[in-house]
Amino acid sequence: MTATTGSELADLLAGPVVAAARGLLGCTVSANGVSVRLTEVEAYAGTAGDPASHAHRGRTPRNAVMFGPPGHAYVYFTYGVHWCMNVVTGPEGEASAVLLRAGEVIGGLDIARARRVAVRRDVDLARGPARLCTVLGLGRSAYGLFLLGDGPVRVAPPAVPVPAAVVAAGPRVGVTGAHDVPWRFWIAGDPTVSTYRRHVPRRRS
DNA sequence: GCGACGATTTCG
DNA sequence: GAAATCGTCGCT
Repeated sequence: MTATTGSELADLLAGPVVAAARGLLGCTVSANGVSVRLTEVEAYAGTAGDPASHAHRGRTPRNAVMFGPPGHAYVYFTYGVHWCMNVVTGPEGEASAVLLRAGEVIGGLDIARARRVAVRRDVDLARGPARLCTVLGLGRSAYGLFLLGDGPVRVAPPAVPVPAAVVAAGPRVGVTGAHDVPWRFWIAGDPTVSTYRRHVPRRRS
């Protein structure tokens, strides 16, 4: 299930979200002078009975783009601090999407480091969904952009396909429920994959 | 209109 | 372990 052309990638994203997620591993995301090879992603099934999805309770202004056609960016702001990015998948109305959790910087390394000055090791530059958006310079302005064309943010098929044998799966990170659903996918052994953290609810003082 | 909380990161 | 920090969404 690896796309080798843009057309195949478009078809993959139009299909079931789990296959789309696995197919996005190894793909290159390029924006604002930096390119990242995806090493970790998570699938969210939208309105199809996935309580962890931002679209689970139906359409709202924030998640509206997820209800549209596949191949567009769903970017959201969280914790008052961070931006994270998804690729919308599946048919219109389903609202499924794949969260881009981590990657390896393969282009524009100097720019990426300038955006995360405190980072010492290159493998930590995009090791986490908000970190990935930071090195790519993504924020509100990326919301809804089409990712498979000639726009400012692009997703392209892998230069070297990722063998199915090296793809690992497990529970999604930080989600409140659905801990039994193994919809987090990563490239086994890759040092740029983020560490697993269980969701911990915050308490008010 | 109000308030609890979040698909996180960083520091102590 | 806990703070930072604010947009979003359901409703106490």
